[in-house]
Amino acid sequence: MAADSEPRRFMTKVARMYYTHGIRQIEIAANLGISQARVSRLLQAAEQAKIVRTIVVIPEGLHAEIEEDLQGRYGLSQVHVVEALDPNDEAGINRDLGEAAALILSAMQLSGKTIGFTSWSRSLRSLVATLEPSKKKSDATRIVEMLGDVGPPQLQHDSTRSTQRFADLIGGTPLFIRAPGVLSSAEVREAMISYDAHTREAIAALDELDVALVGIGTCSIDAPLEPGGNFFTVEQFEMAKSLGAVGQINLRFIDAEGIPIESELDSLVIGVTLAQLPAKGGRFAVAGGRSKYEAVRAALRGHWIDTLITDMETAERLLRE
Amino acid sequence: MAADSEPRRFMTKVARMYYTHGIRQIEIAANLGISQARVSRLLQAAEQAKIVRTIVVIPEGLHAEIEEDLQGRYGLSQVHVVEALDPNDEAGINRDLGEAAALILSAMQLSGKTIGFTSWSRSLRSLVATLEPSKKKSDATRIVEMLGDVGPPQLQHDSTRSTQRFADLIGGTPLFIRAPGVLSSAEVREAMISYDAHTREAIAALDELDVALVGIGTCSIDAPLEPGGNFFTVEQFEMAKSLGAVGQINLRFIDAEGIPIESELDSLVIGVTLAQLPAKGGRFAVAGGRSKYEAVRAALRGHWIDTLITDMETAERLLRE
DNA sequence: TACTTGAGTGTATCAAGATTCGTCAATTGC
DNA sequence: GCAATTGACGAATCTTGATACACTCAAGTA
Repeated sequence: MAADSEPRRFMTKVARMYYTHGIRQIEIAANLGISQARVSRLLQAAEQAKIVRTIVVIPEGLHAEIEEDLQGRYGLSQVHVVEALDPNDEAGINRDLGEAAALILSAMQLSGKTIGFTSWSRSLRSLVATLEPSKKKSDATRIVEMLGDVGPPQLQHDSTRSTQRFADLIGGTPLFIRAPGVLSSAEVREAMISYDAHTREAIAALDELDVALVGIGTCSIDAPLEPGGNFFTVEQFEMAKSLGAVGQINLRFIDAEGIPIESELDSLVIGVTLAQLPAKGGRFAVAGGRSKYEAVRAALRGHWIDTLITDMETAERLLRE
Repeated sequence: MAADSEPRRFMTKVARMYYTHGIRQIEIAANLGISQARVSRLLQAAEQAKIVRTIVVIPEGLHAEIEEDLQGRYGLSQVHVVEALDPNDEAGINRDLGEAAALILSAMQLSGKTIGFTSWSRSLRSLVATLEPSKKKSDATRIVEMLGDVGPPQLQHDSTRSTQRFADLIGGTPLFIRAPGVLSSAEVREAMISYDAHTREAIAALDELDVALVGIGTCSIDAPLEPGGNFFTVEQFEMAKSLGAVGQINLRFIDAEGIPIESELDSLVIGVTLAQLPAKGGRFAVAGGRSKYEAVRAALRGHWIDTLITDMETAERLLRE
């Protein structure tokens, strides 16, 4: 019985022999009448095909003390702190944060909820990358983009895919905002919204959010984004700063105390407003790294966040300063 | 308290570097100023401490055809078939079945439910071994033992631990039956039940089962069990067989068509009755291997099961015969 | 104080698994 | 119908990770 027709079945079989039963590759090879090399390749393929998953669980309450302190200090309902391998490697931090967030999300009951998602956030993007598919599908579960497209076309494509994939994994329906995130004028903004039925539907859903995975950003233009086009210009960022902005939550600017900074910039953005964020327990932020510290602190002070997933260094600074 | 979390933190860090970031052990060692050997050992420890988990997912619908056929034939709501590595190795089959069941259970919504558990079942025991802890704790979730102690004292200890651990992993409260599973007379049985408050509570909960993980057994005394004491004697099994029994569900005998065999044996058992099994959708059986074939078929024919997790060979026989 | 014990670590070595390379068969293109 | 290409495979080889052994250090014990 050498050639099992179905390759996936064969991979599963080998994977189970290797991982579950702990049989050595050579023995598996001998047992199935194939070479050790092939067993090795099959195992790689199984991993590739996500038949085999290795996850590193973040033990509960590993940083219990600091997490509790943060909860108390900022009135948060949940805090998760992950150890950053290298505090300077922001990409690495985002990956770790995303992974942690994936574990937390997968333990949550999201079925039937309306979930706001921020597809341009790098940490949320890596969340999607590590999320495991859930079996429970529910059409009532809605994944709503909370901001229109930002950045260059390539990034927009990634964003769409990210939202789609997130919806697939959670088992819900995605609602896209098919419009730029930042327009040149309030009039164009209105026109864009009325233009597309999908977008209108998504915008409407923003009033009914149960959970929001917000993006916290600085008042500058980070790497993959570009000024102008469907994003704020350098001048607009400068203007926000001159009004006291130290960061933004889905492009809504806040000052160091977390107080919203109202300006005409607000009327240029197609996306969730701070007032639309879910009332309590559903405001998630996955953000860390040195550059975002000011913004995160402001978001916490304004109580725009009640579940924070961040790195050790940021957590410590949030307690110290 | 911080004393014991320190090594765990280090293990987690190393595990993340290795598995999530894919860094080689030597590089990790160089990075952290330790030897490669220590990295290797830390990773082993992390695996031991369940910080690292590797699971082999059963791809959905790998055996779609046979599963659907079985569903249709016996009116089952769910069927999962796993490939047995060696049809003769019943211990191995049980491990595989348990692993599969763990994956299926973890995808289910069990919070707040009353779940009947059969702690002496080997496949359910291995289910517990591979189940991943769920984050959602709920005191409303109850794990009820569906049968008193059977077998030698050593086995009883394992059973208790198994139930306890299952409850921990699911995030619920365990209700134990602290009494023998089989008594010498109906009078002694009554006395045992009235004796212990915990046991009474568990027995009462058996009327409110939402989900039952039943054990399907043969009409003989399998390896770890011993006749007499708190288990049926050889004579009692013979008597059941002479009445037409081909198997039993939690020690309630059924004939080849699945029809319950009523006898005075019923009044000797402290455990769930067939009538107490949840109405629909909640009757799980994890059973396979050649020896149990007759019993499984009988249980299916009597519609005592609506979700079956079994091995390929049993599945095929169930369709053929 | 001196001795014993045991856990934890690094070095050197060995085994296990990944990779390279040549072969062969199936498929594609001309 | 015949190269050419692609992909799968196994044997040999190389790399990576596991382990045996020796050493250190701390804590207990005579």
